[in-house]
Amino acid sequence: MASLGDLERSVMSLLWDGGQRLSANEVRDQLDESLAVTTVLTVLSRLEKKGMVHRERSTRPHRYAATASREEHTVEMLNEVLGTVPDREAVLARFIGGVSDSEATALRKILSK
Amino acid sequence: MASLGDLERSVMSLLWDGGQRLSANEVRDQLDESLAVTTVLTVLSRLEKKGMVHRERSTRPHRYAATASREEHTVEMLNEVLGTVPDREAVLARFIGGVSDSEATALRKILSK
DNA sequence: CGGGATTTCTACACATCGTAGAACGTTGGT
DNA sequence: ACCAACGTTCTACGATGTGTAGAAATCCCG
Repeated sequence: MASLGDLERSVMSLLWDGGQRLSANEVRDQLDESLAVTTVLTVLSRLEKKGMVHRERSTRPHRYAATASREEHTVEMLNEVLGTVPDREAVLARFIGGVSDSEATALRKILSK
Repeated sequence: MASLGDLERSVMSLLWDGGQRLSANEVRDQLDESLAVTTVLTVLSRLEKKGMVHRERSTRPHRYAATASREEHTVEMLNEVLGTVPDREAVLARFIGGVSDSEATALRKILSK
């Protein structure tokens, strides 16, 4: 459902990193890429329809912000992927078997809390 | 890269679960859905191009098998998703914070090995 | 009220996917 | 050796998603 194209992803990245409430023009300027503002507006509208950005319609240049943090969204993606298999745990076991030692240590710590 | 459509996913599911080396006809029969065999063949060819199935060209009805297990493939997907973010661990921390108690226990056990 | 800024509408090209007919290749049986 | 049945490849079409942006409508400051 929430799969993104390249430009969509760039825009989300900006909203995620850069903080908050950008206008279409600001997005265009920060992506630079010499895009037409209408292009950016189209993309923002599509992202809004996908529920990934919130649009502030009250202000005059409308302002846009991500509805979920990058981490929240990514976790959702992970769960979506895991939802395609019959045995979550089998996949997780294999996944964890492949992580680096340092990451494994970090995971242990998180789980021990 | 390896995103699948609905029919493609059904076919992969069959190859993953059902075990091994099915012919196009067998795939069609087991999916039933009254599909044309050519449809199944098209899908299998596309899956081959994506590197997800291996085709045995020596036998007369060609036979198809998944190149990776469902778990292997899904782990690849997980890593692909995690590759889109700058901070894997932040995402994993959040992910683990949201799993069920029983799953957390299972993960602890896997990590302690 | 007029004109620049902003947003919405419409549109097109391109890729992917489900779908399958038409054409082509292969092979066993007579 | 030939044909008929079966299997594979080629080609194609409609639907959907995405990048791209012009044209048209809307809005607000001065």
